[in-house]
Amino acid sequence: MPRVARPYHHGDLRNAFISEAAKLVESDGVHALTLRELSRRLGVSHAASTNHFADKSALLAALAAQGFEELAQEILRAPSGRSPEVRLRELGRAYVRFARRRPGHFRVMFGSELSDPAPTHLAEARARSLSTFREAVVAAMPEGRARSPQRIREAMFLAWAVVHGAATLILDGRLVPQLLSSVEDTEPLEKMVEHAIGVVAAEIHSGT
Amino acid sequence: MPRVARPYHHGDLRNAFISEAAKLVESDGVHALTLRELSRRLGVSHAASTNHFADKSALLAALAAQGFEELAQEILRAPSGRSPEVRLRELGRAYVRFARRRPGHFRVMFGSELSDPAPTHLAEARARSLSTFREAVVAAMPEGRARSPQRIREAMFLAWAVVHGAATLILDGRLVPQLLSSVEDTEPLEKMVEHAIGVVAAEIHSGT
DNA sequence: TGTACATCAGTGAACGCGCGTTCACTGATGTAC
DNA sequence: TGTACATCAGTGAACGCGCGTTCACTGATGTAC
Repeated sequence: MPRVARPYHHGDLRNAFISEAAKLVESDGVHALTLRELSRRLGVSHAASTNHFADKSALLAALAAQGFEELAQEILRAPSGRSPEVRLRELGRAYVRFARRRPGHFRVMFGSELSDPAPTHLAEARARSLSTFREAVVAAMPEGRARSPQRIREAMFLAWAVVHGAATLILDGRLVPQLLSSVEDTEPLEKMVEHAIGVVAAEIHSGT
Repeated sequence: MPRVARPYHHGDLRNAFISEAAKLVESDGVHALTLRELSRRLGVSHAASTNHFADKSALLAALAAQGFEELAQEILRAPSGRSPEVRLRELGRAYVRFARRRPGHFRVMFGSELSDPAPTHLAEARARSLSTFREAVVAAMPEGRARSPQRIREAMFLAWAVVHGAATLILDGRLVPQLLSSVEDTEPLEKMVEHAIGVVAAEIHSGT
C-alpha cells in the first residue's frame, strides 16, 4: 500500500512548526512570523498548531528555549583541555557561531516578542546558558583577588558585549558595505571576529 | 480670546508624530508601533498622519534618519582636544550614551522594520554617521603601517561590536539580574561600560 | 483694513486584509480484550 | 487476528479585532489686491 502524498497525520508537527518558524524569522524577520504563514508553509490547516501550542507566544517560547539549550551545549562543547585563554576564545567563537548557525533562534531569543514574564522552562533554559557562559569567563580569569565581584562583572560584560555585538551586527547585515564588500565575504569577517575575540580573551586572561 | 483646548491645527504634527513614535517604541517595542495608536496618543484622527507621511514606512525612515543625524552630532561633539585614546573613549561613550538617551530611535535605527532599500535621506544619514565613527576610530590608531585596510577593519569591528553590544544588552534589559540587581542600578553599569570601552580604546591606540 | 480665494491640515466613515483564536467535526491511531 | 472504542491530531468555517489606507469633506490659515 503506497504512502499517500499528504498523510492526515503529520508525524512531528510540533517540531516542524518550531523549525519552520526559525527559517521564517531568519529570512523575513520576527515581524513576519505568523501562525497562519507557518501553517501555509507546512501544508496544514491554520488551526492545526493549537494541538501543539496553546497560543503563539507558546511557540515563540519553545523556539527560544530550544535556542538557549543549544547555545549552552555549544558553549560546553568548546574544548577545555587547553589553556584558559584558549578556552575563553573558544567560548566567544561558540557564541558567534551559534548566532550564525541559528539566526532565527537568536533573533527570537534576544528579541522583544517573547511574552513577559517568560514561562518557567524558558526562564530556566536562559539562566542555564548564561551560567555556563559566566562560569567559562570566570575560569579564564587569573585567580586570587582579581576575581572580585566587580572584576567578574566587568569581565562578563566585556565578553558578552563583544560577542553579542558581533553577532548582532553580522546577523543584521550592518557590516556591508562599510566593513565587508558582501555577506558572502566570509574570510575577512572571520578575521575580524577572531581579532575581537582575541583582544578580549587576552585582556580577561591577563586581568589588568 | 482664550486659546481653545484642542485647536484644529496642531502646529507641528509631523515632529509630534516622530517623537511620540520614539516614546512608544521605547516603552512597548517596535512591534507596538502603529499609526493608529500614535494618532490616539496625539489626540488626532487616525488619518491625520497622511498629511505628513506618505505611509508608515516613511515615518519609520524619518525617525531613523533623525536618530542617525543626532548620533553623528553626538560623536562629533566628543572632545577632540586631548589624546587620541581619550578621544576614542569619548567616542564609545557617545555611542552608548546616545542609545540610552534615545532608545526608541536606536531600536528603529538598528531594527528590521525599516523598508529596504532605505530612502535616500536615511541612507545618507546612516552613511554619514558611520563615516564619522570610522574617522574617529582611525584617528586613534597609531600612524604608519598599523593603518592598513585590514587593521582598520579590525579596529572598527572591535569598537563597534563592543559599543553596539553594550547598548543592545542595556536597552534590552539583559543585564538584570545576572550582572545588575536592577535597571536603576546605574553606578555599577557605568563602571562596566567604562571598563569595556577603556579596554578597547587602549587596544586600538596601542595597535598591537 | 477688508475681502476673495487658494491652499493647507485636519475629520470621520468606510474599505479590505490578515491575524489569532474558537468550534464542531472527522479521520487516524492505539489499546483492551 | 478481529473488533470496539477512546483518544489523538487533523479540518474548515466562522468570529471579532486592529491595522493601513483611501476618500470626500470641512475648518483654518495665508496671501493678493
